Amino acid sequence: MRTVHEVSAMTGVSIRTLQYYDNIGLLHPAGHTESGYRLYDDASLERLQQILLFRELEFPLKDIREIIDSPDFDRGRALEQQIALLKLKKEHIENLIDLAQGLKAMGVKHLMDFEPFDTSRMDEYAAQAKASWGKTPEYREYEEKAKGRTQAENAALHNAMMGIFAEMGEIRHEDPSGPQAQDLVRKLQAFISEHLYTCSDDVLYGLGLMHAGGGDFTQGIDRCGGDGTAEFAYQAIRAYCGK
Amino acid sequence: MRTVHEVSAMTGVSIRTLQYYDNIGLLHPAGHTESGYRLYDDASLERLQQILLFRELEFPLKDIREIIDSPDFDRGRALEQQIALLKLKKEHIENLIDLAQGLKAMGVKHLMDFEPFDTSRMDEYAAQAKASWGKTPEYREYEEKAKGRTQAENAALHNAMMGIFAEMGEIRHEDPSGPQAQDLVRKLQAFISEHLYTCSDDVLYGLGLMHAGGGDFTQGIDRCGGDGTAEFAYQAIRAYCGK
DNA sequence: GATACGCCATGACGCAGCGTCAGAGTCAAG
DNA sequence: CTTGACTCTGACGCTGCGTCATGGCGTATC
Repeated sequence: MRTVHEVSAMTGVSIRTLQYYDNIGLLHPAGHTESGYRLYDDASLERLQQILLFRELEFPLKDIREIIDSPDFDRGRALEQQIALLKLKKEHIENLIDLAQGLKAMGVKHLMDFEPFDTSRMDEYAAQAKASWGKTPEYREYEEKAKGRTQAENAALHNAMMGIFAEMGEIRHEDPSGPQAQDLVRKLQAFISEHLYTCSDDVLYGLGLMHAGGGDFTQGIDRCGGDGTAEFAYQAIRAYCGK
Repeated sequence: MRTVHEVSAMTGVSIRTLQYYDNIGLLHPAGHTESGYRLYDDASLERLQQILLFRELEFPLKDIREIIDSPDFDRGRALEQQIALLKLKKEHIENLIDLAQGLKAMGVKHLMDFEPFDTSRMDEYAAQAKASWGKTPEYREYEEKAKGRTQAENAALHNAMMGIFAEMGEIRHEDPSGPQAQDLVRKLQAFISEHLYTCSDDVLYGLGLMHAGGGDFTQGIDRCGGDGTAEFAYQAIRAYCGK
């Protein structure tokens, strides 16, 4: 039988946390002294281990209680769900990193008094995009979202996308259907979906076509990642979409 | 001048949030009607855009206020810090995913009534490790942490590590100093550091030597990722450590 | 026996970033 | 005048504890 102090020292869990877990019914001590001190035995310690394991995996404490208390709980499914959730989080964070790097790259000083960065070329892009995929629902969605942002933000997004293309440029002499390139395509799709418009595989493929079309898009991208990047991106996207 | 409702519709921010931002002094409306309704003008809308931009990057609201209110604030540094923080989070989540997959792979049913999974081999491992790097501080740290875990947890960790080696096995015919392999080495180091013991480059290199040594380690890893995986891992680690 | 010091207990408040009522005032339309 | 949509403020809830505040034990020292 161990006191809170001992258990805390053994497991690294704070005393307050042990008290809290007792309060919310997650982990009751095995017994109490006459004066009400909590006492833990091996069984409760084992339970604590389980709790800490699932807690590390960022399960909410409520769920942990369910998982541990019901022996016929489908832990496999719970784990899979949690893995899926963690993967989502990871992708989200990756997008944020790209966005932040796009922001940083464009020189943060001009974030408020924005004016450089060749907005004219962005307009060309927009015009070309309009011509290419006209009034698709995705384009309307894009316009919707874009008008809710400042110039600076749109530029940052654009910049971040170019950052992804730059990453592609770095590996443009490797296999476009290789895992690295495919990973970047996934990243691109996730980024667009999160910040610009819903980017289905079809839409993505359309983008790929546009990139390789030889127009300003192609040039803009090659200027970013080096000659041949646009073509490489198209090939990678094509492979990604299974075409 | 727009009402809360309009601003909310335009930006997707909830009315409650606008009220909250007013309360904490993050975003005051430009003015009020006689009856006290909040009214926002273009300037306040622009400020809101800024807020949302930084909020998306997971800056705390307090920091956002500082960043926006002090024009001489070093946004570049703030962004870099945030990027570093996000990268840390990402790495942490990657580790969790590996851990969870390790858990799932070992068959979660045996998580509580643990017994299979050839514990004997794990003991061999431990013995060999003891012989190889004896009483280094890292090994003591490992023992410290290990005795605070259940058998099931340790097995899950072991399994997760094997998962990383399995990933290496998949690319064992490519370049060990290529970015993919290097990424996996980074992942391995991060995983070990987080779950087992502080894994400096030197320690990592020691591990690499051990892996390629031809003993049970080599066999265990090759069994996991296919013949040659251990050697490949050693080469990748060697390149990673710049040796 | 009194005191001092350390460990333990409960209970309340605080944190971030809002969501969600509750109760009440406002505004334009019917 | 009433209805219904919109707004206000204030208070509580959520997660997972950290951090007091206040007070009861336990043991060693004076």
